[in-house]
Amino acid sequence: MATIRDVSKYSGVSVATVSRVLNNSSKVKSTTKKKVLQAIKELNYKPNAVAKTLFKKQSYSIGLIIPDISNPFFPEVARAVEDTARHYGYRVILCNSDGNREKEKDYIEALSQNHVDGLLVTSISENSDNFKGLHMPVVALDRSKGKEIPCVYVDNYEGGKLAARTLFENGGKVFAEISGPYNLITAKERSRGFHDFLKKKEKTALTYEGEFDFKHSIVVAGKLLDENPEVDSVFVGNDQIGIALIKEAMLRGLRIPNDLQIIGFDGIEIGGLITPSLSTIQQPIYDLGKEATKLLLDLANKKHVEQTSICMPINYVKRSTTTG
Amino acid sequence: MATIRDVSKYSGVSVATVSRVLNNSSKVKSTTKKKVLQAIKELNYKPNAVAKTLFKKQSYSIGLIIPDISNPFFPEVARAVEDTARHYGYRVILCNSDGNREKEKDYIEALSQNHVDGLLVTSISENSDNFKGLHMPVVALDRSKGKEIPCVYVDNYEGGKLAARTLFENGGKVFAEISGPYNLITAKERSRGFHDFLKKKEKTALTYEGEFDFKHSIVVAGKLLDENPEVDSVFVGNDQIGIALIKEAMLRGLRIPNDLQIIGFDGIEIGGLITPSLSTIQQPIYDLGKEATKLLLDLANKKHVEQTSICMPINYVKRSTTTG
DNA sequence: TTGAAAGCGCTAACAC
DNA sequence: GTGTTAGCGCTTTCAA
Repeated sequence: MATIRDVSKYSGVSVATVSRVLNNSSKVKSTTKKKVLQAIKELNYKPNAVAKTLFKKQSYSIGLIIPDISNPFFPEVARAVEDTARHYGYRVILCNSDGNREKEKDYIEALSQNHVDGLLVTSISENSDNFKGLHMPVVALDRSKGKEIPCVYVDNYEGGKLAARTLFENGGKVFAEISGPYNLITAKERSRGFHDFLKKKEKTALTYEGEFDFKHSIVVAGKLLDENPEVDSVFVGNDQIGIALIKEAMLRGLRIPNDLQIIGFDGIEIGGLITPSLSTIQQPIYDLGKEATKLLLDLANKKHVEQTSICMPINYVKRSTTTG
Repeated sequence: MATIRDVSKYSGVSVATVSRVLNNSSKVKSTTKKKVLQAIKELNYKPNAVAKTLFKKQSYSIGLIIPDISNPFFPEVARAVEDTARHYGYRVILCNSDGNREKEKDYIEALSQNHVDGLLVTSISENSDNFKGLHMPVVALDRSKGKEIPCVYVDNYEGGKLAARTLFENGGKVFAEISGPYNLITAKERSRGFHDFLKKKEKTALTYEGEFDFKHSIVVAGKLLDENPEVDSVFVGNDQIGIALIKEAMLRGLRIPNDLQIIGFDGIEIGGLITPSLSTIQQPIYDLGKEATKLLLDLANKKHVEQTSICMPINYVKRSTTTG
């Protein structure tokens, strides 16, 4: 591989001048510039980004730490993050933490030693000091009401209320919920909003704590249905649980939405493609990733940011698992 | 951030010695080692991986270039790649090429300038010289019968045949296919296998060329159904097309599998969770990613590799869109 | 066992 | 406008 020194020799100028034309950093006589460009071409020279990073302490890369890319919510986020990062000339390093604090810590350490310019995180738990004392900006994604860490999020509490209101207004009589795991603040908030609304209407809801993945959800959904055949309205912590519930309900011959109404959360693409299609509280998933990335890059580049905490809108999407 | 020089001063030894204890590269007296370790701890020193990379020309990172992480096939692959890479101490940089040659080229250039140790690629098209003259190993994933480039793949032709045989033996009378885009060798091969088998049985199949994504598939599926109500057996190029076809078929009141049998390709998780669940030709998606990564890392570390071309098994998974 | 020093490929003062 | 040079933080000969 040719180096800047090779180019310098080949074109008979100093490395400083080569660097100058490479970066357009200061004026270079057009004839020498031409010579340099010619040499670069002939030697097929490519600057070594690692050397540049070492000097500049800027790697043009960010770390994306999510629980699990195979969880359908995250590919859409990851895509948004990568698109946005790429647009600004950054690369993204993908990390699956499985919501494991130790694993997350390992990633952070490795990433930091590699001098990434920032971290985008969907942190599994709130009070972790994995992020203390880092020499780079961190933006949290999909975490309710950020603490010290800048974040881009959605009002999960309102989402839960919205689901409850919808089910209630659709004439629900016996309510139930399969929530996400309570150690996730997002899941907790959705649940709280749901119950708070019902309480105001002097209703209660059976509650099952679930997980945000298919396998586990199948089991919980089956259990809910078997133990409570009288339930007619269910709010689930995310769309994956919703899809599992639909499957189990159909297996048991329930008619949806006549016998059972279901509202999910997230708005992942597949929810609209199954039959019956899943009504849901939709988050702007792509935009969440996009805004988070923008915020992170602004922070990394020490731009002035108005808001280090951005709340994105949610809305109810009526599809076929609800009557209205 | 403390540097190796700080540690050296603090502990009163040379940087060389610090480096030696850091890397266990040669014997260091245990008392001095202790001193160094102590200094490292007190200064909270972390080696700068960028500097190391510059010197060693090894970054412990690989690039993963796929068309689109939001396409449900790829998250499973990406997860496998990241798990495996991580296991060997490597990081992975995620790149979405959208099957665009220029974009792919840009990524390769950037990655190569950042001295990644290798590239894992799902190349959209065969004869691209984007990979010519690279100074790092490349492994292709999910590409039929590799040419010069090492690859990990599946016998798509056999898969197509298997689908045809299954549909035929299930008593299909009027066959059709919604293939993937023909510019993808994988799609082409699946299609070829399907038609070849039918030909032997003196049957033919209507063919629609589709895309490997939901949105487009909905349209094509609807068209197929409307234009050919007599079709009773359809092979689709991947599971996403299959899911779209199920949706459209149910919309039209067709009973599955009585009126219409469908076989997909891939075996993505969601296929088993919808109702009716999608019968499919399953690839070992996770293992594909895992083996490809292992192969790439072996290549990157100049280990002896027996096979630079690995064919993984496929199998038919009967679910609810077929009778047998 | 240990240290001095060169150098990985680049940028940015600083001098001319 | 352009060149010289001192690093960025690390590893690795080579000597001692």
